[in-house]
Amino acid sequence: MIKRKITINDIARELSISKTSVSFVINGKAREKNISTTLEKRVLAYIDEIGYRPNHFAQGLRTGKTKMIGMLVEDISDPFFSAVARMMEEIAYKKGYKILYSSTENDTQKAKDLIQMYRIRHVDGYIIAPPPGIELELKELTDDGFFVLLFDRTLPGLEISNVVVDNLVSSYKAVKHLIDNGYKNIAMVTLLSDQTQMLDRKAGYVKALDETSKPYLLKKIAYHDKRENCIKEIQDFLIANQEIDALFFATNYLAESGLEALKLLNRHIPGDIGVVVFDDHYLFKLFTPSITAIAQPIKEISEQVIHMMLRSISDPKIKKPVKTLVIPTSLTIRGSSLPRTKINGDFGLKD
Amino acid sequence: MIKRKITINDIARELSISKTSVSFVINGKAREKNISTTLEKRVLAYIDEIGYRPNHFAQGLRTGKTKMIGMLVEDISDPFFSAVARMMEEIAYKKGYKILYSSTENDTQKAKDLIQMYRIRHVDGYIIAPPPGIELELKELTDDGFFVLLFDRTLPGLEISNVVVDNLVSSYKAVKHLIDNGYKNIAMVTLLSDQTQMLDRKAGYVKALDETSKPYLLKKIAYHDKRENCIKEIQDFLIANQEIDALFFATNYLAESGLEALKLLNRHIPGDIGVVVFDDHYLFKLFTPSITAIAQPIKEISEQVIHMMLRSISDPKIKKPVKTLVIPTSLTIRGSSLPRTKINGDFGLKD
DNA sequence: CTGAAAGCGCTTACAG
DNA sequence: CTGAAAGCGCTTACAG
Repeated sequence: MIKRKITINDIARELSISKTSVSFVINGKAREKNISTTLEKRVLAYIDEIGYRPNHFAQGLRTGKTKMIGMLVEDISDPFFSAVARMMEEIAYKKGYKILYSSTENDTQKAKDLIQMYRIRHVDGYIIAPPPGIELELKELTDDGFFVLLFDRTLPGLEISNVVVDNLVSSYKAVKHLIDNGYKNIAMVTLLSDQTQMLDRKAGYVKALDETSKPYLLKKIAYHDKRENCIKEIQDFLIANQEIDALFFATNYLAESGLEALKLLNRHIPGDIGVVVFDDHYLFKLFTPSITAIAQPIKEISEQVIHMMLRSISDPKIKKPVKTLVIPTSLTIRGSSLPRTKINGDFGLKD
Repeated sequence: MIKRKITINDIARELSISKTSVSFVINGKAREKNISTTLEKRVLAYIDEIGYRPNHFAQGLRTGKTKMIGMLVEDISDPFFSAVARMMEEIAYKKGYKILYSSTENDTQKAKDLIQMYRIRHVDGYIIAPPPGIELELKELTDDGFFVLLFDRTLPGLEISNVVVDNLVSSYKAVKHLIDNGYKNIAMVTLLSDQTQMLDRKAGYVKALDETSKPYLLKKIAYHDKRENCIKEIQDFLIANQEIDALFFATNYLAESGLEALKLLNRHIPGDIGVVVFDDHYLFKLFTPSITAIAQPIKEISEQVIHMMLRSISDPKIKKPVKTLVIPTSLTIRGSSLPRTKINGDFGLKD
């Protein structure tokens, strides 16, 4: 009843042929190796009948390939990363690949450890949203012939392909949108981080403000800061800078803390303070007021990344040129960034 | 420079000992096999120096173990499942295990395919939030000696351990809370599904209503229904049943559609309709009003599941008894379910 | 067109 | 205390 441990040898014996022929058929090399169509069909039929599953280890030991791709993200429970992971998994699965995910928590050492673990498991390729400080490890990977693809951000000075969104332009447009809607003192809440995506997002903010006569109002928060501290810091920032009439959040989770800070301070959105967030969230449209956000095209990012990866893995000979793919975002305008004039017209009474 | 493909043989040759001894040391069997401490240290030091990584395939081929656990959830981008996955990954990683996740989308065939894929990859154990209809496959897995653990829900008639929350009591308390707060016509929006967690959640609602003289008001929605349809159906339901003054949502994502439906119909929460959701979300407290929700203890669920799994894997001889672990939840009371009297007092003016 | 054989890198029973 | 050897299940160069 229990059909375990059927090997290629069993099949060969049963069909009275050599296991070489069986292997050729299994690997679709029947034609190439001049196996007769009759034999091929007989093998295929038998395999199907007994439900043969090739041993992954034996295959891996011989070929060195696992059909597994290692993926490192900041946090797999973050809505952006989990959506990307889900999408990539789906595409990869159809091509017979399995994606392994892990969360680095933006921690250099943890990322290094995880890369080691993936090496031990012999993944065929690496998709990484890198924390700072892993340049050497990445260099080692590519030197050893593995295909590595960065996404969401990149590490300067590395010859590694990457897929990112247009962070600078996206931020610029978002802040410009606030300016156009009459907000005068726009602050940005961002991470205390030199990662490329953060620098670009800040650069977009700076560029937009440079077109006005207003000074930058920047609040930087450490990634590992506890939620309560984060809320507290934003509150203090808002209290110390009473002139602020709009906040631009560099990430989803900063916005969470920021929105909570605003709630605690009893500041009304957008009456007291306009809000725009980098990275949309499916619940933002249900907020009161709904939250304006920069939407990253999750589907396109995922498709591009996974296709680049699979293409490179399947043609290991052809050295693909290092490529940077920049994908545009879109600004989803909602209630939290209404024109100030309109606010005064519509809601002015209640203040 | 590039240190690839160092094998146990290279080490043996380099140190002029047999590879058996090397293997014993690597696997921590030095003591047991009477390897001298001197030799052990020498091997360990050398391994460390050259950065030896054992070949996972060769190990797997010999031992049949992979230190990988296959996990099947409904949707890895769902906030509950991604939080659980993240937590489990962390615990497992510390014990040297890697968790592979996949999303079944509650689809029977997809789940079967994924189980096949995990079998091919020889995962050591299975953690599954099962869709309906995979009883046979699960039975086959356990018959073949694999350890399987269900969570979030279970499949009746199977002799498989599982970890679930106390769905019935949680729902009962949530609905009771609405009743106690003066809501008179409480409807439940749930899935068109016979899965155990859904049946229990419904049973809790029914039990609470049975203590009143009110009829059940149930709206069932198909899992794969498109978002827009779902919203539309809830709208129609609310229009057809004008007496409804509170909604109890059986899941997070149903609540999303429901909240959108309420917004579109311009029904105020909790003034027109009270709301309670099964499954908390970190943004619910930032809604206006904040949303009352049943919080599943993600940390406890994850720990229990992964510990049960690791214990069973590491002691395969000891047949663990089939065990059902029921974990209590907590009701986080927020603004969306305020007492009706209080609403009339505080907010009555605006209606 | 087909098959015998080597070898991937490990683990472990067995002999000494 | 230590080592030679078999074998896990596959792939593929090579011989016929």
